[in-house]
Amino acid sequence: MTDRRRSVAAAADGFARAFTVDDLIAAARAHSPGIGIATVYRAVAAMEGAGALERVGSRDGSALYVRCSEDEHHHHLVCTACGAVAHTPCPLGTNMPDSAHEGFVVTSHQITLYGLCAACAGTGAVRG
Amino acid sequence: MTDRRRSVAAAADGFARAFTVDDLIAAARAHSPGIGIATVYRAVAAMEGAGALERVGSRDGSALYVRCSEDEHHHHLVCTACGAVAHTPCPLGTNMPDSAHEGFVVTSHQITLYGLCAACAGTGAVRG
DNA sequence: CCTACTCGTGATAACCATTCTCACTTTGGA
DNA sequence: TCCAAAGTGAGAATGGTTATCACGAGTAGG
Ligand SMILES: [Mn+2]
Ligand SMILES: [Mn+2]
Ligand SMILES: [Zn+2]
Ligand SMILES: [Zn+2]
Repeated sequence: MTDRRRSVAAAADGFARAFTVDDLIAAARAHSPGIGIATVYRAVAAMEGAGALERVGSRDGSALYVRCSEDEHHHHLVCTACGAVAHTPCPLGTNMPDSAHEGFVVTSHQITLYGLCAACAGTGAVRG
Repeated sequence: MTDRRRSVAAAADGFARAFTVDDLIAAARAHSPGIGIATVYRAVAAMEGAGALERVGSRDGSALYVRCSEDEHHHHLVCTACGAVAHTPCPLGTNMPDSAHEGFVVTSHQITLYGLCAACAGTGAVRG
């Protein structure tokens, strides 16, 4: 684990909402002023591979990510108005990975729920 | 509905597997030789908006689509080896759209299952 | 017939998020 | 300390997708 990687991870920890790589670059530069974008992209790829980061869609052509613990298998709920994120248990229940459906052996799945968080549900706010 | 749009829809119908826009362009040109890529991209956007096409990930930086009926709410199972697609009922069951989770009002969700189809599960095949 | 307006089309240029290149530095173990 | 492997960063390149724009087909009204 290098100094740069630590900065990116710390920057990711700082977000309570979904963020783009650009957001992450800006945040990482607070602690590592000279960090290059290639390095951040590489850190993102590594973290995504390790389950520390998860893609939850895109906004204006840029990927949106969510900081995620590497613990239990679970999924995410993203507020389409403010980007707020909630971690929610896997709704598949008994139909877990490696089970069979329609003749397929299911090895993985991608689930993201979208909606409005409590704060945004109150106002008529809409974003992106 | 124009002639071009019909060609793209017909081309999409011809795929039993997930396909890229490039695949679609090639297929559409079988019946509409001069069709331009912009037209196909526009048709894809229209079909996606209408629920006739659904994005199921990407391969090598290109979006992967699946032809889909506009009927019941359901999701897809994609073979990571050959791209074969199966349509499968929504696993959320009672937790349908517009319900609440973690304080969120859930308005939509994105679910895709990945695995190996019966044919590919037999061989040791792996792709992309 | 005209005119005006809308919409789809397609060749092409532009965009721009992401990846690659390459020379250099850092890391961590022996 | 030494070294091979991995990481870094400025900049160039990539390439899927989108924006432009001139054109033609349809349509409604007169
Ligand atoms: Mn999480
Ligand atoms: Mn379907
Ligand atoms: Zn799950
Ligand atoms: Zn569903």
